[in-house]
Amino acid sequence: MGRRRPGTPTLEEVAALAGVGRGTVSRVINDAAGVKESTRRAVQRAIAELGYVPNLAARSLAGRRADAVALVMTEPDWRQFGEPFFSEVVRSVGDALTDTKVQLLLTLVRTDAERQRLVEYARGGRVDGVMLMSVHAEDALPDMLAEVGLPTVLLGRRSGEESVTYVDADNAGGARGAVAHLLGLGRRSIATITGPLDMYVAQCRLRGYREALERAGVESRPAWTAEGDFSAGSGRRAMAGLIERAPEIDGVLAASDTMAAGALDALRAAGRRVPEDVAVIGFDDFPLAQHTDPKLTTVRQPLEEIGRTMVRLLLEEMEEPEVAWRHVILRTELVLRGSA
Amino acid sequence: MGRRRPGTPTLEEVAALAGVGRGTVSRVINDAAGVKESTRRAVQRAIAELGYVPNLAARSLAGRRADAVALVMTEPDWRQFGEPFFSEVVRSVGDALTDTKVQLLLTLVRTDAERQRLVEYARGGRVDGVMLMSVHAEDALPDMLAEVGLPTVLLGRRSGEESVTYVDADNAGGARGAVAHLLGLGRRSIATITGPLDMYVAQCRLRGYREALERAGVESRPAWTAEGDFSAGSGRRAMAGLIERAPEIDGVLAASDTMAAGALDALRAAGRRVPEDVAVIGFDDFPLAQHTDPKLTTVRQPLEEIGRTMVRLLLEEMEEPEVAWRHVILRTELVLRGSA
DNA sequence: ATGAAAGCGCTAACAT
DNA sequence: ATGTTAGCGCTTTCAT
Repeated sequence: MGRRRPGTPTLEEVAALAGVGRGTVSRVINDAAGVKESTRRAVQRAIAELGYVPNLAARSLAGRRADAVALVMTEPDWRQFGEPFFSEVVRSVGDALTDTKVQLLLTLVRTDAERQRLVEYARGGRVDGVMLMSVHAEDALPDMLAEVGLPTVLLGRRSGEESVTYVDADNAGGARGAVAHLLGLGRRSIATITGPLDMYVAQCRLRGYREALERAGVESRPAWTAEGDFSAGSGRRAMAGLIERAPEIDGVLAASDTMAAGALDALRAAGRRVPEDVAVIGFDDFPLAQHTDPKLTTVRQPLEEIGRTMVRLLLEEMEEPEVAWRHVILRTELVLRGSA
Repeated sequence: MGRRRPGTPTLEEVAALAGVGRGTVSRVINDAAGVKESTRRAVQRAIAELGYVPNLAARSLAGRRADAVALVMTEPDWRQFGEPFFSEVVRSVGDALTDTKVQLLLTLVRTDAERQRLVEYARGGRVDGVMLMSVHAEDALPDMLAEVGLPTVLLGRRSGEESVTYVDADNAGGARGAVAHLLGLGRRSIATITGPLDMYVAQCRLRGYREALERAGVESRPAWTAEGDFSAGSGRRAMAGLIERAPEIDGVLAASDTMAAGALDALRAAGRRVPEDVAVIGFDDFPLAQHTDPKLTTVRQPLEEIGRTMVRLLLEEMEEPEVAWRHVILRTELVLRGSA
């Protein structure tokens, strides 16, 4: 409401009450140097007495920053929002900002109208920077933001030639490590359940799977690859299909722990023993793995560090707008938990 | 960034290019009436050519609204954030705002510092109104906001004398209905697993339980009430305790479906058949009940409608700041699914 | 160390 | 129907 809520004191009234000029009050509320201690206290008393709170619109307009950043979820399917993956990222980003005076704003973008609204909001100067989670390959939002000079950081990339600053986990490396582990267990017929292959993250995990087999000189049949969509149901269906057309399979890498859980179901339903007959590893989208089989060996993504890093990169770009875009790729970790 | 991103055109430049006055441009971008169609198009062409986007800070300052509302989660325990309950509310609030030009901002408040930051953000005029989810009884945030005249709507209430506009489910009524149903099944030794009793929602559900028994003239023993914290584990422990001290129990109302699921575990572990020996009903915090026993009969909360109603009340208060605070209590629905 | 003054880009009231 | 003008409340030189 601009509808000037009555009784909202202005900086000018504070100045008058404290018997100083506006500039001095401004310095005090911005912790600027060069104010005599006694004056500072007089001003602070006036502020307290009046219950003064700076008008943020005026402050932004006068040329300072918005002191806010946005964390955007571009996810047409709302179900995803509740996923532990996202709440973990949100939590760690929140933590990373907790000691700053930067307000974190989560926003949700599903439709193009919302996309447009967000761009106008950001370009309108209401946030100093934007972090994007779960960006799909064909999403133009990152470019729309970056092109107008708004500091922008992506979680994950849209392709191998991502042109916007991003933070990603080493998905290919994680997949390689997982497959190497399966090979180390003596498995030779290793299948993979991929994520949706229009997502770069899924491509990377598939690539890592293939590279590990290639490096070890182990065969990889096309029939051993099945595509899922990260959900448990898709994992179950994919695994059922694999069992049918490739009963020889003795190891599986799933691109998400939820799909891995579905795969376990399918395997057990088919009478296979896990991990004796078939060893399964899934990418873990949640550090605590609360929602999945507690015995499932996983490739853990450093979500906590991903959030921290996104914030760091964003704040740096906000300080130094000239700097070129950068990327950070964080190592994953294989967490052995006994089912493989 | 106030750091005046270069190449950000102003309304004035648009006016110059279009060969009109600033006022006319302002009218065009605000869809105000009284602009000749030809001028309007000329202005729109200039806007497109320059890539003009209104400076929101200036707009707010000049006395119009922020065109944004906040949806706040005050939840010290971050685990909660991923709960389907919250994602459902967020989704429905987002839906309710999708056709407006109001930007939805989710924010998270865990610490007092964050509380303070939010108040300054809101008082600073960056949002036109605030919706709060998961407010605990002792939380002063709603008052801090409402006192300064900011339109505020709560999801749930902090106590029986809530002084801020709120939307709530009919928790007592829902509990009464559930217990009446159990009585209808012939159960007479009906226990309840409550939520944390420092939360009003838990008190209401307990009250409903008692009222239903009282109205039916059926006995209610103190030993039949156990307190949980809405989690599955607490439900399991509470049920185990109930079984031990009151083996005669043949019906249970749990204040959340997650606790109900825990109770089912405990009952089965104790060798009780469900629902033959003991019938269980839980309050459902998620319309789809994906995360719990699909056979569990539940008291469903109209989350979709709660979100819609919060938005409606908020927008109304934003229009009509004088209006007194109000409240809406939405009916719950008993969903029979066979375990009771 | 502090006051005065010039905007920041927009809306809205007032002219025309 | 459209142009003109006076602020909105703050930050930031520039004086002093």
